Amino acid sequence: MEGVTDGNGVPPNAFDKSKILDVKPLRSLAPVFPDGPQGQYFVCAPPFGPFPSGFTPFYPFSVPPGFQSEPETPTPIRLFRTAVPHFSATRNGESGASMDASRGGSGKPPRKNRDVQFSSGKGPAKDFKLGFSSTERDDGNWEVVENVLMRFDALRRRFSQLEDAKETTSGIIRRADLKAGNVLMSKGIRTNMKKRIGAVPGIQYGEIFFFRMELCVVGLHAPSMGGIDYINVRGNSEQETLALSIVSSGGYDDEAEDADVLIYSGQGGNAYYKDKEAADQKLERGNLALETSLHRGNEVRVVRGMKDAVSTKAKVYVYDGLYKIQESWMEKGKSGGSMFKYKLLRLPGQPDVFALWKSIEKWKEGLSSRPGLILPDLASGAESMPVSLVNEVDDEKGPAYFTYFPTVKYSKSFKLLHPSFGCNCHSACAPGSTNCSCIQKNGGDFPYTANFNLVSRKSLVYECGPSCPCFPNCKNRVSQMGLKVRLEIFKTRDRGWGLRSWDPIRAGTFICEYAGEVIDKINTRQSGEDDHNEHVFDTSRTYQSFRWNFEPELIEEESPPAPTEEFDIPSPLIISAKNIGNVARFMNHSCSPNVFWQPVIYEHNNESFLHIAFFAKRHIPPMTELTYDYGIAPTDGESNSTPSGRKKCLCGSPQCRGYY
DNA sequence: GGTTGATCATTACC
DNA sequence: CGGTAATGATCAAC
Repeated sequence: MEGVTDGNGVPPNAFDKSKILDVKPLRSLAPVFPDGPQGQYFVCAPPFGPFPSGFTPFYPFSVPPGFQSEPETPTPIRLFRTAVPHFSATRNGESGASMDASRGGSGKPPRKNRDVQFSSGKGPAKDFKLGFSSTERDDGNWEVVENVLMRFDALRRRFSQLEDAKETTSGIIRRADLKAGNVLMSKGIRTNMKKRIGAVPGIQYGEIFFFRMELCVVGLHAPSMGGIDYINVRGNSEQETLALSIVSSGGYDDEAEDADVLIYSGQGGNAYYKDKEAADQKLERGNLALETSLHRGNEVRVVRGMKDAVSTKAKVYVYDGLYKIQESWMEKGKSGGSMFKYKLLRLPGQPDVFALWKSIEKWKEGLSSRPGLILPDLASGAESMPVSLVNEVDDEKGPAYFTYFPTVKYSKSFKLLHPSFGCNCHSACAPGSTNCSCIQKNGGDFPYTANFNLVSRKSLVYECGPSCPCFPNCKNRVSQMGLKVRLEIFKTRDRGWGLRSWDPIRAGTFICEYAGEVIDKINTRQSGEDDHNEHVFDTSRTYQSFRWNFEPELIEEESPPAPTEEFDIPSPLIISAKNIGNVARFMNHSCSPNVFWQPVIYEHNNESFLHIAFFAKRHIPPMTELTYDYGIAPTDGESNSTPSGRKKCLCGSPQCRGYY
């Protein structure tokens, strides 16, 4: 089964332009949903989708209770369904607006779950709650799913960090993903354990994953390896084996080029093992389940494994929604044995997840195929890759004039911290180099994983700088190495211009720094309030705290506490991107963002300069708007009541504070 | 750079 | 209830 699509197999004429134009609901397609009611650690980028004004975009779960889109299914299945009261209603796609609601049928009743502990407070950052109630483990919702995923990746990054630091290759945590998954599973930090046919509560169409264990802990696909998940259901007389979900990721010679059709190979018969010949597949286990589901007309969840554009070695798993099996047959496989083949058709009314991925591939081949393209590169070559400018919603030809500059500019001698010296390493600084002074300043831990993801939020991250003699390719310079993902500036429906990515983004990925001119706070005040908020970054604003780092108590022999997530900057830093700036000036505010900022410092000419670096809070699907928390402007002593400099927030997330 | 082998975690099944 | 077979991704070693 598993066979994907590196995208090379598509003949050029197979791509229908009208289809490209048809994928309009881009913004709503992979919406990073709003986060929990007060959710501090939930990311989300509410959809700014094409909604009629006045429509509250995000109530995925307030679906008519009686809504039932599928024809009546045979007894055993219906029994199963009744066990899952909140069911996806979006797959029938009543309207365009329902797409954003595509939290995969997540079943969160509109206003329940106030009692979910981990999302209930407003105060300072709370720790993750250790486990879940049995209810939360059985049936999830998107808050729980978010929580589990965030904790999984935090733990995984920490294990990677520990692994990277080991000099020897023995006795190490070889697979941080498996280790992290194992810990969460054994501690009961998981959800949707109850197996179900159809949509899984809290899992959204287009949602992306980077490890099979992630599918496991959120109950999208239980087997840690196998491509077919299934259950046995007791019918009236005999029991039936029914398929639940499949992962198509390239292990078998599947055909997975079409957005709505998938030819999936059955399991078994592979000549994995040394002395084993390729054998004929048997009608058992997963194969039997798919066969039964074909005859029963059951929905099957499909997860497609795609090649990651950023790191070609990695794989991205994309939840592609519900399919039904149309037919099955047997044929000779390449290795000689005969194998089962299943033809799956995608149910109508679901957002075009796979088609969007295909479109993006096209855009990368030739920018002219990008609808609404205004400028191929807004940065005019100033960045390591082009930043396209796109407007698909109205006639505006671009944002107001500014000068593109990729980093922050300090005026004359603006010293923030005491002068410090760089390291003395003469090659590339590595996680294991204990005498690198830059690493020592980080508390002895290398702040990034081998593939450049930030491990933990900290009060300050110390990178090697221009004055360090280490190689320019030293991995402790992540925020200085330019853009890693292909960004696009686009016109939003109601919030001006925004920023999003063509590439899927892993949690912890560096996105960009906040470029602009460092300014003196007093001068800003004098220049009038209009300058507030408009392309200005200000560390002195009040920011919602949230938990992102790993939980030390989940790691054996982890003595030191996880790094603090409260930033500590000696004096306020204000950066204006009004006249000079980079892509960061287009990032909009959200009360439940998918990006956060992190102070980073490195040394240059014996002075340390502070930079504001943005990192992904969660995995972000392609074309999802990138947002961060603008914070709340401090109320000035003199003028009370209506806070000066505050703006009405249009982020639309359930826990929107109303202003920022 | 492609191939091969060993390992890994989970669950169904015996 | 306890053991194990089956499964695929990953990395190391070739």
